[in-house]
Amino acid sequence: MRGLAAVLEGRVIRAASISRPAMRWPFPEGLAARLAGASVEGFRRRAKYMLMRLSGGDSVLIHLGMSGRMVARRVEDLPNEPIAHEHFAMETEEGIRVGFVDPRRFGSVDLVRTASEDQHRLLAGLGPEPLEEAFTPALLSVALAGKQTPIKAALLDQKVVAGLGNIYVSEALYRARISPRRVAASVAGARTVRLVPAIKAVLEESIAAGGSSLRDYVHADGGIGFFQERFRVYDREGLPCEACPGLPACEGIKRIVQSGRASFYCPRLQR
DNA sequence: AGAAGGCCCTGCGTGC
DNA sequence: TGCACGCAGGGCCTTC
Repeated sequence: MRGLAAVLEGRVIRAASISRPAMRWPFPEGLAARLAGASVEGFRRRAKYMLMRLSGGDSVLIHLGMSGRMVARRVEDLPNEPIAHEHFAMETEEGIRVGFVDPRRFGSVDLVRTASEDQHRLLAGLGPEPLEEAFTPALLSVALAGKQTPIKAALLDQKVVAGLGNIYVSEALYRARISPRRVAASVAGARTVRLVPAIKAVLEESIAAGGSSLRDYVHADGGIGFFQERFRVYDREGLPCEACPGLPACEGIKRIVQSGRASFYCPRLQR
């Protein structure tokens, strides 16, 4: 979002185009018309959604899904053939084209009135932002109370806490020394006191590193993130756990599947 | 009512 | 080299 803001903030959209009827859902009625001639006033993020505020009182709501990327290029540098999987694009008066490229089409785009952004159906039920001060161990304890699902699934639930994905849940649980299999309700007291700072640290470090680029994720300028080089458990099955070096009881990082998604952890360290 | 699984879609790596 | 299969930064919707 920051890369996008650097390219678009303060600019006027000359035209927008839609090249297919829908991504996850149909594109909203009048999207291109609402964009044409509008200036981009600013950006905001809520959970994994980006909100691009336009003059005229509308915001464009964007979710990248699994494989989505926003690609900014100068119009004069564009190839002759159409860009594969570019479903939506806008051009500024300066001749910058920003396209939404998403092979899997799990991403989504919608329009919402800026004044009531948080009432949008996709945003209304979201839990607290983990990087805000109000996200405390006490708050997380309340959200987890009574939940019989594994803590891994609870943290992926955007109603419990907003914005954590599969990578960062594994990484945060490792740092907090909590097993992904532990029943969510039993994560309270000292465990939430460890978990909340672990979540914040993982997110802050990843943002500072430019995010995690596994295959699709790149910045608007095409640059990649480097947090994948700092993963301690994610995608490290069979590798030694850095926290218990040489301990015979530690068999290294294990991979399990929970609600259809891979979890990585050290069974000795995480309880 | 809460939890688990299916499903949307394309691309890539692996193993036969 | 070719093909089938499994898996991938997500989340809504249906079913149990």
